[in-house]
Amino acid sequence: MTRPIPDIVVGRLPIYLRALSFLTAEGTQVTSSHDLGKRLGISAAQIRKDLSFFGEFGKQGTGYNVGYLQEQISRILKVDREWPMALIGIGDLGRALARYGGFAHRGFRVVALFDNDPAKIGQAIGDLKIMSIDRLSEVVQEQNIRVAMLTVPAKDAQKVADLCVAAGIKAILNYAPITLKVPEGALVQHTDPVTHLQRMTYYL
Amino acid sequence: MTRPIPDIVVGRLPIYLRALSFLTAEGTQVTSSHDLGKRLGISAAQIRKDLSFFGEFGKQGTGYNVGYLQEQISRILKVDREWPMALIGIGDLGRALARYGGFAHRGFRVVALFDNDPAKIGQAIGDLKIMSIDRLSEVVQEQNIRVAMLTVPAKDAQKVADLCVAAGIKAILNYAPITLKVPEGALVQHTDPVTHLQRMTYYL
DNA sequence: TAGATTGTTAATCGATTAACAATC
DNA sequence: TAGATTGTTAATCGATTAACAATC
Repeated sequence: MTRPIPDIVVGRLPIYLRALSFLTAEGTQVTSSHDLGKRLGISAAQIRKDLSFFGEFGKQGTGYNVGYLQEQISRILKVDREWPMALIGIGDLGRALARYGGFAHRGFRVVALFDNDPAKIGQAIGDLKIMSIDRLSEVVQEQNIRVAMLTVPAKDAQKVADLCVAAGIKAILNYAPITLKVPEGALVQHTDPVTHLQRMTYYL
Repeated sequence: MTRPIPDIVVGRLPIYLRALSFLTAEGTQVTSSHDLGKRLGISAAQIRKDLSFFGEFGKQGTGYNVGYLQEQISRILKVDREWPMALIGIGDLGRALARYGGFAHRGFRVVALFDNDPAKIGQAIGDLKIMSIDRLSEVVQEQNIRVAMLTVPAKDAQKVADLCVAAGIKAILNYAPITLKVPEGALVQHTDPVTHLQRMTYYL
């Protein structure tokens, strides 16, 4: 049996992956734990330790091949494929995410838009039409969707999250400023600009 | 001399504050470390320990007065005031943040919009006009702005962050998918939907 | 009073770092 | 070879939890 990997280690892998994409874009082919650490503000020892949970990806004396390490971390995080996502709540933020170019090549694609406002249903954003939230379960099953982003008002967020879980969604990225409860086996990540801002004002 | 407060503790205060706002909205007047912990998925002991870094806010046998604790945490985080913010990069996401209603009453307000696209400069969003990034330093000083949100393309983000710091910005919330370097004394928080999503796909 | 809950201490647990043999 | 860097171990550091006296 393999050791369980600490969540905090898994949480750093996307950061490493992002830095590796940057290096690839720059044309850099080789890096080291020291170089990566300096770029990310993380110790070299920690990067090596984190990677060692998953295997041996470097060469003594040389460092890491950027493309290879990128492939390996992509595989570990299961983003060596494209996860179809549902986007629920098509307000300003939902629209922005529907058009966001940053999902491509990082493992994700928005494939279905939902709202509960009859005035919005049927409208198109790019090549997707906004659907009624009533069709969530049907569409999630048809398209085998496991991931959803929630950009609904805070007061509706828990109810919509429950609908998602019932429909078979396993991972929710929540933009509403509220902590969601989901059953064992489902995952939530919260993203709230204000909590990030408040974490900084303490130090000002 | 007071003990320094661990960053990780400061980072949880905004979560507590958000839960307290929720309770206030619900009309709940009293809570306990157990109740808060259950809502947030955090142990009661940890909540009590975290709060104890800052003072004594509860009553044995009773728990915490929601309004009082909310006031105290707001004060600790310095969000018992309104921080004026600059928003730089008025694409889809920038527009959505410019219109976002969630800053009000949580300590922040967008007061200035910047872009470098001549076609956008002069356009209004709500009651704010988009200004040239060339005016950043001038406006930041005039309005005593210390906080900025960056919604610019990744390739420009570091350059714009440097401009911000030079202009006197002390806290940056970065939406570009890149790790920014800022000098000692300035703060950055990163927010990237893809890193959150990638952290979940590992477990799927 | 009896029950509940705080604030705090000490023990436990887990994460980070320093150091180094292995080796490219 | 000499210099550099990995992967890993052990030591250190820090965070979380359990437990409980104090007390509302």
